[in-house]
Amino acid sequence: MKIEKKAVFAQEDQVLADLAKALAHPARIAILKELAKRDMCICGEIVEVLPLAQSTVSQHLKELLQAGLIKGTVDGVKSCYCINWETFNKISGLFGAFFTNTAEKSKKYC
Amino acid sequence: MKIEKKAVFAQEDQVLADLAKALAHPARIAILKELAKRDMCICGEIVEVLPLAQSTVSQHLKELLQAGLIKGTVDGVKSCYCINWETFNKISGLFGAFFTNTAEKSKKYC
DNA sequence: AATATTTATCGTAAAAAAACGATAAAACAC
DNA sequence: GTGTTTTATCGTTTTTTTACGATAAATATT
Repeated sequence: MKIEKKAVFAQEDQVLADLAKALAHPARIAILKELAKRDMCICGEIVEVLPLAQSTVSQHLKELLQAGLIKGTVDGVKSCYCINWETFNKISGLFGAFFTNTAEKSKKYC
Repeated sequence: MKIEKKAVFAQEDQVLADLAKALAHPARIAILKELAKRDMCICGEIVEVLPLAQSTVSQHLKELLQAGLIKGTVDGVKSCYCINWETFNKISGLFGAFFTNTAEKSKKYC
């Protein structure tokens, strides 16, 4: 690209786009589902469930961390991850608001 | 990447990730909001609202089309776009289901 | 018919994302 | 202390995304 234009957009649109990007890979969707299913912090087993190399999974976990969707703690040699429900629910709300606001504003003439 | 791994994941996760990707750019969020706000098909004016070149906007519109979020018709020289409510609401439902299912499954021990 | 307008597409360049192996750092086991 | 396990990070490669200008195709305008 000739110059990065993302910063030019409305803050609100940027936030939503960044959250969507965090969900925009099947590995990250799968990680979130796995964390929710097991219902507790998982140490290590995430790598075994996914068809990816350890370093790649670590990368995806980092992205989910940065988006605030999960949190991680260190337990000895191991790293334990679980869903960060506080921000997860907030994000869920932002998406819900986007969809319902967008739909409500329209009288659907199309 | 050494080899593309996305096809390996569950179909369901792939679908959700693809939808998220369609929303993963502020320009596309802005386009959707604009279309909803004006409440009718827009011919051309989308380019004027966005801080991007005409060809770039056209590209983003194409991606939203392919994701099924909008639909476009030709009216003479002009192209008219509006939100495709049928799939928009379906997508909204898929996201809602993902968030609520993920949250419900957990007893939140973390 | 000649010119202007509108939008999609092509070609290209730069940036970001995805993937891996190798390695480093930390804690554990012996 | 030496070796093992676990995970994060670094370096690198390939692919995808973002962005633009130029051009093409189609319709309007004069």
